[in-house]
Amino acid sequence: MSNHRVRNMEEFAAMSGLSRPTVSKYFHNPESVRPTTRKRIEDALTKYDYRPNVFAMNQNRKLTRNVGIVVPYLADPVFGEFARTIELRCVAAGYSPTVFSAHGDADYEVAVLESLRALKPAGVLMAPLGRGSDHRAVEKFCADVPTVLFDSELRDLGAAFVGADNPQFTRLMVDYLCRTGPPPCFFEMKTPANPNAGKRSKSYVQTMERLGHTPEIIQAAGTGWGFEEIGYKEGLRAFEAGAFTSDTILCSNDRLAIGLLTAAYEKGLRVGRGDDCAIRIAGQDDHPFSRFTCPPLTTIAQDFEAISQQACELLVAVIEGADLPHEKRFIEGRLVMRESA
Amino acid sequence: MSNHRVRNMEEFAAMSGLSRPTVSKYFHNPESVRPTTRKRIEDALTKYDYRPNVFAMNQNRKLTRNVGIVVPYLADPVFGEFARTIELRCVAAGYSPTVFSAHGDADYEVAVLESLRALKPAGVLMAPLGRGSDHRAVEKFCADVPTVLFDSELRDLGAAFVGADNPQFTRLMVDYLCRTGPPPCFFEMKTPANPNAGKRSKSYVQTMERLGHTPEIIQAAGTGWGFEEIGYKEGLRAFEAGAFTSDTILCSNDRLAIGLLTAAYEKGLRVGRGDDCAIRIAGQDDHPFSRFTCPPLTTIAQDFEAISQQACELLVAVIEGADLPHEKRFIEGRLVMRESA
DNA sequence: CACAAAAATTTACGTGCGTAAAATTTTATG
DNA sequence: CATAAAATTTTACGCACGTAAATTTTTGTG
Repeated sequence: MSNHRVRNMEEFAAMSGLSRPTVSKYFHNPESVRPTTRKRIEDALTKYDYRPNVFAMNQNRKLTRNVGIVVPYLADPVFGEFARTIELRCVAAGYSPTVFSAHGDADYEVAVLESLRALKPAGVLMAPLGRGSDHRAVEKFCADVPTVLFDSELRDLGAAFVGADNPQFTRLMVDYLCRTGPPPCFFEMKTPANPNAGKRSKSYVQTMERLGHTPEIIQAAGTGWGFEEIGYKEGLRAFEAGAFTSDTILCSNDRLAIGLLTAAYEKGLRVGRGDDCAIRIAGQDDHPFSRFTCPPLTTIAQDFEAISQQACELLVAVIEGADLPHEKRFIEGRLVMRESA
Repeated sequence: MSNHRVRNMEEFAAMSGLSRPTVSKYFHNPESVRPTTRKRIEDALTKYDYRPNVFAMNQNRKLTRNVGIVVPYLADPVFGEFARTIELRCVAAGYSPTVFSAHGDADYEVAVLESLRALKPAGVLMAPLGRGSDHRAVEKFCADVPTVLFDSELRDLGAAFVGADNPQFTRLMVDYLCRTGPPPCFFEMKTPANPNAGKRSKSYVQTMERLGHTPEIIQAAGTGWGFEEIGYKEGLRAFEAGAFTSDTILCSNDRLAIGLLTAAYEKGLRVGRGDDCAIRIAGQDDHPFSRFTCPPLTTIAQDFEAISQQACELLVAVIEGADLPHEKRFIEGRLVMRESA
């Protein structure tokens, strides 16, 4: 390593015995220069450890390699997991991802999109807040920046959508629950933040009717992102009021189920599928912690890897100019049988 | 809103009847121009909604307003919560934060620091991986960029450190447990990723000896960031081997405790402080989900807000040129009594 | 080995803004 | 109201790189 510090691409090019534009071309795509040229640059690189200035690079580039990853709430492990897997995939695809959280707030979500726009991103992978989102702002953003939505649909916004096959999730679980015990009632939020909830609820009704059972829905009051708290408080209230019409309760999602499990525990209700158990509780999503609830939660596993992979794949296709029609991909879930149901 | 699109600061300045540098000064600090000038700019702003180009801005600026937030593993809710609270504080302080995760990998952590360096950050708030971190790389980074470490100490690296007062955490809990039942044994990882674990373990021994009890430590094998899994598997093994020397088990952290609770449940051991309970389990950290375990976990609450606030405060001070000596702030925890102990 | 086509490289100019120093305007003082 | 001091604005230059078009080099063909 030489002690002479290389200040810019001009100097670095001089050290490699090339012109600056050639070096610039190399950094844009190392394959695009002749092997002999490439070797000279890479030799110089080990000697002077020069790095192009990110700001100057992006200033004039038509298309940056920046990719934005936007999630509604980063402290929610489900979105932490999405952010993690998507970020790694973007890096693998040669992009520079940046993670943003809307912190559960619609205004903040719009602000995130604004600051994202300033980064001239090649594309964006976004899980919108859902109903709370400013549809017009998102629509406007999608018109300017190639955007693939995931997890939560927002009309037909964006170049594509990848998310869970919610009807299949619920169908799978209702089928399983009916096959192994009493038909479930359905526990959900009255005003869910996320449109997935509605699809699950609808699928519950349809599946129950198909199987010749009467659907029963219990709705929990409350808003915000503290789903466990809502599941706990409203679950407690429902237990006390005898509102659950079945000993088997299917929750709209795992976080609600986690709260409900706590309520059941407090009420002394033994949860599980054994003869000594009073009720069965099931969730949906395979939240990273549902494996460690007491009892471990039976749920439908989101295929995080598949959703992340396909979302990235679609985004790269759109970025690279593929002119696909608006496509929606629904990824099937897998039944994860644990002790709770 | 005019239909004429303003392309750059030059044009925008012309529309406001000012020179570009004056406008530039305004964007750097709106207070720094005369009120009449300011009004002219802000009037033009509502008419043309122009925004300076971020890349061109940062290219020549001596000091950007960028701040990096680095956490070891974003899918861990504890760090999700840290990232969330710190990000909001940075925004409030007028900075542009960007969140990075090391994904539990030391090489990735170094890579994050490298790409962070390219952003010319005014400062960085970093929770290092811990033992796994490349100390030399972090040290080098801290020498170049004002950095405040949080959560996990790394020698005396960085301009300052803010984190939990680990000895106080454990002391508080051991005192409580001894006061209310049999003295606890201590359940920890054999090779913890994080130096906090060592301090807690040491404090456990000291406090037990002070109270005239014999400390007993049970160590769980396993590495990586799947603490719950380790707590569960090794906890199960320990229950089966009768390795726990007390009916009261204090875990090094909540995630371990969550796994241990699952193991206890599987073993049919009733956890809690009632007469009908076989064992007591306590954790440390007040993990966002420890409120919803079965039974809810008694723990020591990290003061996320205080740590975030003080870390940001220190960073801003350092950025603004305060030449403080290396300072460490240890934030006390609060006993959160729930049903598990 | 000549020569056209293809690929790689260089020339020349553009990008949008920061900032020190110079010029101008405003404010304070008598 | 004159004048010096202070505050503000403008002039002039620089930053680090992208990229289209022109030039050179390499490759393929007979």
